[in-house]
Amino acid sequence: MLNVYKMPELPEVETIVRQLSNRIVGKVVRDVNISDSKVVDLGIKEIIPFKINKVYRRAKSIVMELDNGNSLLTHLRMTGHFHYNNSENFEVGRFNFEDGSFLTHNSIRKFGGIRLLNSNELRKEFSKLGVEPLSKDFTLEKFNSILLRKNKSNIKTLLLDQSQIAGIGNIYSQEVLYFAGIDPRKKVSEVSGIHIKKLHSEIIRVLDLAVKNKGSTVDNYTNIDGAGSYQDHLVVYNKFQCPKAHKIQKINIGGRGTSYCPTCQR
DNA sequence: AAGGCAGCCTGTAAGC
DNA sequence: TGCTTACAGGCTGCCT
Repeated sequence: MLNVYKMPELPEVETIVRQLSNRIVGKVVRDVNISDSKVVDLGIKEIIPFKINKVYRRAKSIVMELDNGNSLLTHLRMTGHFHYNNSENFEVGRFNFEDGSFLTHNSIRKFGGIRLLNSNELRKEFSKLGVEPLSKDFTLEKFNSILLRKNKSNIKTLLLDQSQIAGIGNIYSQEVLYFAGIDPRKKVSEVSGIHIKKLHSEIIRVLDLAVKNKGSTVDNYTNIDGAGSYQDHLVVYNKFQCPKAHKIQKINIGGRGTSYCPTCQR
């Protein structure tokens, strides 16, 4: 059973990629069922059979590299899932492997989907994305240069901007801002250098710890075998009080629910 | 140019 | 109790 997450961000997608990789790399897809062509690219049917050479993550996307030069690019958005050998409701596509096993893609809100891309198209997609926060490229200098370029943005909105930093979503942006002690309503230009430095290191620390915990399992998926455990480490998301027992405030920033502690975050 | 925001979609929770 | 409405969320594309 693969983990099922609501709102998968970098740590959750990374976990799914590792689990998928263990199960499907090297396998040959001999047949594909597509029950919703708005979500799963019909072109995939045209290229069977194909072998899955590699599964990896870029930002919040799952990439399956095939043996024919193409790749399947999956974005789960909030409610997309993969299931191996046991589907459930909202199945939109199914990959049948030569060995009799199968992988399904299930999508409740159908926001995301699976696209078939050649290497040029894939490169073009990747070029829209910013730095990977857990890569060596994400230095404090790099972070500062991004902030300088986007200094009129709201600090939280910037963390969510995939073209600048790729992989952080609404949950982890709130978490890192709490640990860095930054008021999420602030503009980038209003955040001090000391806080920026702290934010940079907290982004890395929190995401890394969340990956080690196999992500956060929020909502009603907690009983699934092998679920993530970072939800036990969350400090502001969906909380009534912060670790110092201050009351959490919930506001809206850029159309997104945002929880923060007015005492700890200034 | 770049920031802001509606729209996509549907299950769940809150409101009456 | 049963219906209606609001909300959740990532990302694209349009508007300013």
